[in-house]
Amino acid sequence: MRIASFNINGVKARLPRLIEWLEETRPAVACLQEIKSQDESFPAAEFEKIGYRAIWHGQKGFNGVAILADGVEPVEAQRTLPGDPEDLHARYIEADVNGVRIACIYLPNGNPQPGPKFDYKLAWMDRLRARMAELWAQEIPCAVVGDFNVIPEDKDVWSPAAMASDALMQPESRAAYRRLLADGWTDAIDTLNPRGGVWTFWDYQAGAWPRDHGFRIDHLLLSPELADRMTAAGVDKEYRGREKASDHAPVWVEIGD
DNA sequence: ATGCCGGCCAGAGGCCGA
Repeated sequence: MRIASFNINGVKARLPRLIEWLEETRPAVACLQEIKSQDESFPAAEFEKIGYRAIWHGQKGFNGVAILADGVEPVEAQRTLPGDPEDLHARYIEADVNGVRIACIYLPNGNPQPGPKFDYKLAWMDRLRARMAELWAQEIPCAVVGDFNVIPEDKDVWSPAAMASDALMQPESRAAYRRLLADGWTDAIDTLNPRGGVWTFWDYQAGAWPRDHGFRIDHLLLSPELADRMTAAGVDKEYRGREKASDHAPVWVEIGD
């Protein structure tokens, strides 16, 4: 089965591109971030027309996440990240699909740093680690995927110097991400591309796409049960160059039977 | 560069992102 993640940057504005990608690559599970849609205006019927069932957690204007599954209804397990009842951002949803637990996350950006938004990011990462420890303890096949808004290492960015003051690559952000890996989770794309140089995001501004000025912030973290079955992982880079594209490209991992 | 681009809501232009 193919598990994919795509920060879509507006599900309504991107719908033709999204339908195109689903039909062309046909992932078993597609996790979306930044749907920028309220729950009542999520275009579920458009996905059902091409055989995908969905669950989603939206809000007005920004954020928002969804899980699409090919031919089956995702069984919702959680629609918020535990640990802070005052956090109302739509950034987390979790479901079972064909016996695999899927968590779809949109981790806070954290800019500008330092400041309250950066503090929120780091607190969110602590809460995520706690939730992932709960999932780990269940010993189920599990994938935690999405826009982590963390550039894990210098090899994951076109220019470490240009991004040095950005929240995405601060030592605290990286340390929090590294703790997830130290807990035993497998970064699918990094494992199969250990030399780096793989990007998942290119800014709309300053000619970042034509200059290939990108970085890797969309990640697929696998429990041991899935990591052992991983056969391939990659980035659908070409979609970043199409008309009305998101600023992210889809990422995916292939899991064998 | 406190911007650049672009979506959202709203119905102009500010908020948000990375």
